[in-house]
Amino acid sequence: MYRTNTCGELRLSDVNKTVTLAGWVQRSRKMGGMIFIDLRDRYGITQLLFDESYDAELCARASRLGREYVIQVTGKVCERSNKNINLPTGEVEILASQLVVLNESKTPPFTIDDNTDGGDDLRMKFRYLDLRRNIVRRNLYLRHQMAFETRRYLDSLGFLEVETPVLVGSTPEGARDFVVPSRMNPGEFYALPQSPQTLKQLLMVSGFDRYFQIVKCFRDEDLRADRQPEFTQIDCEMSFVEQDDILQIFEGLVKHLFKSIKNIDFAGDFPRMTFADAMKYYGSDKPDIRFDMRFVELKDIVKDCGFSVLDEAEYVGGICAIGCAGYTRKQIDELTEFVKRPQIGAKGLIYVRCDNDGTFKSSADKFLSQDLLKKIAAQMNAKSGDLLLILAGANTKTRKQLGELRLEMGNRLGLTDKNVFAPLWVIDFPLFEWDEDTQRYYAMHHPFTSPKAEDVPLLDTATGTVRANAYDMVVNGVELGGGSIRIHDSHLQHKMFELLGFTPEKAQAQFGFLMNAFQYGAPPHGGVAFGLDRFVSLFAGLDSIRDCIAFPKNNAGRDVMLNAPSVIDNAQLDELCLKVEPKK
RNA sequence: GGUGUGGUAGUUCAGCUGGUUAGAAUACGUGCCUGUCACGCACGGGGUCGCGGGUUCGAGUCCCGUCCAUACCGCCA
Repeated sequence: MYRTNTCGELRLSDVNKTVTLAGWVQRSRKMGGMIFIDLRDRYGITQLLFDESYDAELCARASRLGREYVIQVTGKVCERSNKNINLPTGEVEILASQLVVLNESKTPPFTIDDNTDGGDDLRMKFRYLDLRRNIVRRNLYLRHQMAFETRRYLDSLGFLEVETPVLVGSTPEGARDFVVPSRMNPGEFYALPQSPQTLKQLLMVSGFDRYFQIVKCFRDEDLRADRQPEFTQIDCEMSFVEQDDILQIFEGLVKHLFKSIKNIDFAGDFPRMTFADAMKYYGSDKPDIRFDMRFVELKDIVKDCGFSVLDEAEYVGGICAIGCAGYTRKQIDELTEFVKRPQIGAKGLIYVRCDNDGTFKSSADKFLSQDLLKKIAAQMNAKSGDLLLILAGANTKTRKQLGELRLEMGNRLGLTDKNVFAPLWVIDFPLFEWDEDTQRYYAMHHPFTSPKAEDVPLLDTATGTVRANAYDMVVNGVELGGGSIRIHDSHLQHKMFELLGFTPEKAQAQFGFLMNAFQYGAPPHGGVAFGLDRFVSLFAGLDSIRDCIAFPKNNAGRDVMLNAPSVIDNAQLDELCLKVEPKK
């Protein structure tokens, strides 16, 4: 053994013991006749003392140690004369009597420190050094804890973790597939799973009843701060359950994680909000309900006011920013610029200031009388001192814009505390989504999602209004997970494919294995999948899921440390019967 | 594919309205220092101002193009 103790465990009670520690040189402070060295491992930091009057030759060798050298030191645990209350080991130090340099180190390109001087790009290139820092290591520890507690909870309820293959077949619906050429089947390709969706359904047909898997999934789409091309899901499926059973059990998982990791209790059940209400009041299917500021519809009140922007709008709605009537012209201009950014795309912003003398001042005073403004304020429950922000335009688009504005105001007003958690279920999603470009319906969730029984008669007549047995877990405006009750009836599944524009032949070719399986006694089943990366990020208060992934990809999907992806040898291409042509 | 922001010392950044030899902090090196813990003090080395082109007597600075990074939109069943 290289060590008797870690760098995080020695205390006053260990004084006079002779110990051997091994770790990295965090920092050395040379005081002339003595040298202090902070020795670091993943457990903590222990101060080493090299004293010239004790061993001059050893002290001289210690003076040559550089940052991040790996050393082994034997010495006696001593009580410090000057203690450091900021360090758990700060009451003791090791008076070194032996020093072995296990490995030298080049000077790292950035400091291995909580407040590192390294930028993101550099830290990714030298990720193995970045991972030595407390902050990043803590995130990975948290991730381990959450995965561990997930397994503990699900195991206690009889869930079985079953591995499913990573080399599977391509499916055209949904995200773009990552694809892997098959050497033994020239010209043919595997795809990496976007999720083990169909496989876990087959496990239900096999009678596994309660399945889960903490599993990598792959989607070849553009990245974001909260999206990586490979990411980890807590993937779950159950048989003989209805929507309510799933919500109960997995609300239990979420609560278990909050309790066991963050010691947070939630009184009662999580709120449940229909998709329709989420869109109506928050303009989003993942509302942040840490703060209220719900939309108020104003179309009826402002109709025929003579202001064409309002008169011609399909939708007029507003939010009430409490206590913001004092906003300056500059602040309001900023908000106007915010909604007019191309990413948001509003044409403009109407504001109404509710002044303390009971009068109103708006950006559309020419058209809106004091009387009308009073009605608007009453409808929006506004009080003197509040600021009303109103958008008008096409229905869905304007709600989304107002939703963005609401989040911006929530941030500005400090209503989005990262230590406050507001979970809810969003339920009753539409089964289909109409796509203008291809002029057809797409499954909003996936093609195996079951319609609500009472909406089945509408499948042919009012396809777009059919609601699904689908649900999302949302916390603080982040979609943490989602799932559905699946179709287990092959006739209904055929119908679904028909509505999605699949020919029977195409459906058979893509999903024949599933529909065949359904002919041999498929139990009613459903499930859910949580994004582990987002879950960990939420708990750690991170801005990006990259910070809880050991070796993440950059914005362009590159691993800058491995320099992947990269070109491969012609010999490899030949073996795969592949020919690469330059991109046009 | 689009919009915004950025690219200057190992690193993080400053560098105004174009004008002398491009600065700071930190890191690194050398020396001094026996109670430091972001130790301190002194000295030192360190730059293709992302790349290419243009305007100009003169470009880190202005213009065009391009590459890289990043946030967002599209996309992500």
